[in-house]
Amino acid sequence: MADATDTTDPSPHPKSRGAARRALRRGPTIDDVAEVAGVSRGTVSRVLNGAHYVSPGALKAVEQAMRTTGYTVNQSARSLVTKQSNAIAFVLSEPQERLFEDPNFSVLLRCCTQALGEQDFSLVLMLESSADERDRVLRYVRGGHVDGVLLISAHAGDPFIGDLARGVLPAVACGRPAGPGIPYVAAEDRQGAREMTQYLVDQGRRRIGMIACSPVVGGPERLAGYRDVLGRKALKRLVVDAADYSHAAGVAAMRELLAASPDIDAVFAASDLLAAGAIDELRRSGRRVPDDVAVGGFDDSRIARETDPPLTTIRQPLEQVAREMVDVLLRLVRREPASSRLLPTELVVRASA
Amino acid sequence: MADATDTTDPSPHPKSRGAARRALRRGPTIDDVAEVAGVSRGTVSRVLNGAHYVSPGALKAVEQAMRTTGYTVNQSARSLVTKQSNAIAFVLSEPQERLFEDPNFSVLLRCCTQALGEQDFSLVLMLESSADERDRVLRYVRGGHVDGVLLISAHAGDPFIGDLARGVLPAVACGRPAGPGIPYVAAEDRQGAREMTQYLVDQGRRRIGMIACSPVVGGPERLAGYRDVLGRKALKRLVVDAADYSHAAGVAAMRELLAASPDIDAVFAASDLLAAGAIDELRRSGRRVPDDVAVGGFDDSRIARETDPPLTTIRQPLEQVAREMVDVLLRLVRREPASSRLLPTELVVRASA
DNA sequence: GCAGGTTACGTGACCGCTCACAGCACCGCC
DNA sequence: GGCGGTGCTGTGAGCGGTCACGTAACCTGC
Repeated sequence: MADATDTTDPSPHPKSRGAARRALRRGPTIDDVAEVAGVSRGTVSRVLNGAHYVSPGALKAVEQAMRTTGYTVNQSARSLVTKQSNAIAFVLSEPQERLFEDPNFSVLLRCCTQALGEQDFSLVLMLESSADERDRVLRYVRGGHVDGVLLISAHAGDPFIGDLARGVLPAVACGRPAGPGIPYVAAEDRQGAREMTQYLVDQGRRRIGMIACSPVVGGPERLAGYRDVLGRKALKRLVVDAADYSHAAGVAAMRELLAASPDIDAVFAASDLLAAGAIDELRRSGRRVPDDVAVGGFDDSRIARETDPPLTTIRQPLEQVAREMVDVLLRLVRREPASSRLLPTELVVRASA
Repeated sequence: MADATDTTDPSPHPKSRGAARRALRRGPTIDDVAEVAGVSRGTVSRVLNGAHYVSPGALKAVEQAMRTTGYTVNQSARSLVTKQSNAIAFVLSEPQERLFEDPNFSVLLRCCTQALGEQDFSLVLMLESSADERDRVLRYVRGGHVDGVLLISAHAGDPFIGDLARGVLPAVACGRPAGPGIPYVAAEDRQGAREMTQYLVDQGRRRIGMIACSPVVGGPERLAGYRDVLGRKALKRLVVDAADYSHAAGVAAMRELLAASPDIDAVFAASDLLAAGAIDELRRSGRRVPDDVAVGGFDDSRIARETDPPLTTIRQPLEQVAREMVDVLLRLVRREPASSRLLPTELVVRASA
């Protein structure tokens, strides 16, 4: 009003940080808020970070100004100075088919996203199946784009396990120690497997086979639990090692088991998906479940309720695993002490055994 | 060597930007690379962004220096000035159970992550089921943390559809127009549904029911395709509307259909998961598939191969949908023109029909 | 021999935030 | 009255990049 040229004047006030060009940039900045609230940028920053040493009056003014300007912090600017990104990487080092196949991953992913969100962290999903992708993930993670890493079923040979173990970045693995020095959150696989095996024994089953899956995290423990209960009765030919936790692998394993021991009367599969495959194959062979052969699964994933008959299985508290993983990781990010956690499982009896 | 104090000297050269304190910070900076390569920061920056106007000698020196220092760009610093984040949000606005239930989402997610990775973009997964989450997503997306949004099965009422349509941020929806002005990538649902229905007719089926699912993206189109072929023969009692694409909904719908029309001899389910539920219910009712009742699905997802009998279905090119979504979105991000795309489907004949 | 263009390179001035520091008012206390 | 807190606020100096400019070297062509 006072000066006709004041809004169009290119930059007559190099000292006032961008005062006159607000609104043509992407969103209002901290300076805009400060100006509206009639305080300095420092005070606004203080409000943003906990509001210590801010007078009630200033606090109110700033909060009001934030609302009227529609201010949102620029995370890039903040990260640049704090060296924190408020993001974590969810790294899937399995061959991709796993995410695709296993409903457990979806649960994990969903719960982690949610738990992180509640703490205002975001989840960056990264695949690591090809060599190219591995490089990209490595660069990304090392580049400080994330504050921590959630490792999903990483194998011991994973290239940056070494990095992470060396403390380059906080990390927590799912399911089992990914490497020395990397904390993990897992279900008590071995104890759960014992429970299921014991249950089958208690049901009067005599020839109890197992479809194990040693290449996958948790697999060896589940097999160990089975052997704990059966001891020397765990005949070699009653144990088949599946390639992965897939329906197809379950079908193949069951066929093998039937060929080796036609008199089998129970089967414990190391995952529900394997169990579902086993049930299909048993039906195809003319056997009734559970009358002729009882089938026990592991996970209590969605499909346990969809098989025919519904699956007796060991419930793995995956939602809790996810939450605990996030909890451990964020503690580490904040440099608080945190260590591995083991979560209890639970037998869920349905119709298959 | 020349001066005993030179490495520990606090900061005697305020003019040379951080020259002496490299290595105690998180990773080397562009200045470190410049120093090692014997060039200026500007030249290194040019190498980073396409290497125009850089001499072969300098280029080599810089590349070498990057390797020896182990340099990785600081995306925050870069984003701060370019206002680009090289990240996109994958927003799931369904109630969470969907991700959990539907194998299609996994495929979409996996392929999007991969396609984005190839362009050096990262994928931030965001859930939007509770009101809190919706706010968070809104703030996040508006805050310039991402360059674009991949909308997964958004309903028309979604709160930031409005924002996105107004061009606040590039966005592309999956499956169908999420709102006016938002481009989408979808399969030709209607045409696919026509094909399946026609196939069932050609097989000599007379009473062809449909398990539709109108609340879900693509659902209405599939029902329309069914009606296109059957015309007035599409009796009201032969059509059931399921609540969602779940196994349980398939079971329930099939039961309803059987009650209304016991003489039904074929069923077209709007998704494989629904079809799987239908098969289970048909078996339970004592009917044989396909002898008594033929079952057709839609999607050609993983489960189509796992049902008993394997499912005849309409293949939806989901991997391609994902790739095209990313392609369209990145074009929009680069301010290139791009528009909606429709992808062809394909009939896959297996044993169920 | 010099105008003119092209290529190569260095130099500030930012981007929007945080953080340390300095300043100031106000208090109580010897 | 001087002195040390304590509470609140403003300010300058970065964080690590990019980008517009200025400049210098070199080639060309008249």
